[in-house]
Amino acid sequence: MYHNLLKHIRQYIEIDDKQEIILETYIKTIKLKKKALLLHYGQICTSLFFVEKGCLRMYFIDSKANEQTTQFAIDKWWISDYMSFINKSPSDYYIQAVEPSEILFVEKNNLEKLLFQIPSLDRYFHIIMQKNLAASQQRIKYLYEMSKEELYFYFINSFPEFAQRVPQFMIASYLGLTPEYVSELRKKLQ
Amino acid sequence: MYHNLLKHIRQYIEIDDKQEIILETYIKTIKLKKKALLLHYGQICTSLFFVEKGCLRMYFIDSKANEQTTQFAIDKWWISDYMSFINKSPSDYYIQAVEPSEILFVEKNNLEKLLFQIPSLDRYFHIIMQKNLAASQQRIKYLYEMSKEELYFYFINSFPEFAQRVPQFMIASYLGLTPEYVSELRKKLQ
DNA sequence: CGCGGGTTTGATGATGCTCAAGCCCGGTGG
DNA sequence: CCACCGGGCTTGAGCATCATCAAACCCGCG
Repeated sequence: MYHNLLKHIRQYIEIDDKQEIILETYIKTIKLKKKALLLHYGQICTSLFFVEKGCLRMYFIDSKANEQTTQFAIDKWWISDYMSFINKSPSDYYIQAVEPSEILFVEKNNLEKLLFQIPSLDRYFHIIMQKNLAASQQRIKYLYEMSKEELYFYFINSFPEFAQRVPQFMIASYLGLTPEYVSELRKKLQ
Repeated sequence: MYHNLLKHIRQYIEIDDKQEIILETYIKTIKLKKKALLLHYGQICTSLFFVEKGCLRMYFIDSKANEQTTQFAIDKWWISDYMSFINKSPSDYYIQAVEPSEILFVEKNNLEKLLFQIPSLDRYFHIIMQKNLAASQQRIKYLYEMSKEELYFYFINSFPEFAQRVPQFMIASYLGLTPEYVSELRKKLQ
């Protein structure tokens, strides 16, 4: 169950057998059914989550009671509400399994112990967060430079496998448009 | 000139006198006049920039030849085009001084040496990037939940000092609206 | 088989953009 | 010290994009 995470970490730093065991004592696993929640609005987000297999999404409920998806995580991505994690403040978000998923997670106090025992993990997380930030910068750029129509077609063409795995209305809300408008755009394709 | 940076680093990790000297050998300084460029479209962004004093903005030119500001950095913030920095790819962005500024910067190869000699800096950057990511998540949430009008008033009320230091048209483009529309909104205030 | 979540359709309309023109004001050169 | 220049801000008319709302439809799942 730790296979993908270990592989991922070893892309960036060296982990020997002893350290591997330490890791496995501090990192927990959980299997989720479709639609199961990892984090609920109002809870404090005390963990960083790693998608070993499956797909998660992060969303909040806006003033009109719509679910607004702000992030997806698949494959070997980390996800968390960092504001809540850092400040121990109640989260505005839900984190939910889009499909049956296997998740690894480190709780904050365990992360501290882990970083103390394997300091090079700071390097790993430094690199991961930096990549995350790069992705986030690019996403913001796309949001600023493209119309909603362009955004949708760009997304569909860039991540066609995504359009298969994830329902339309989640993609719509991730791109900041209504399901009705997505419908209209899809009709254009014929 | 290194005062704010050192203070900032010491908020998170310990730096002794020897390490302080190492830091100062690898981190360079530059003073910028208003409107001077730190990074130009097409260049590879080889440094991380720290605002010791002043204000920077990051922008790109969109398909209609408008400047789109995607980020500001003041005070003790780090800024960079992380995509370009990580992949050594040509940047889409300009980074420019909004006002006369004092900037510190680490070049990529120097950062590697620095992290080798002071491994705890990985912890510092881990924390910094995590905070950056938290801010970025919150920004995206605001972009999704507020109308342009709400965004503008929220921004003005939350960062009134910003509205003083930065010209209207930059704030407009940072929030993704036209200067004309900002005008209209300001008129509403009377 | 029937229910319900997700998608489609179409009519209507608001938000916020475009374009063109004028204005204000601070900086620069004569 | 004044005049001019030009960048930035304002104004207003017209309009495109995209949201809203209501209804029907489709299909997978219990």
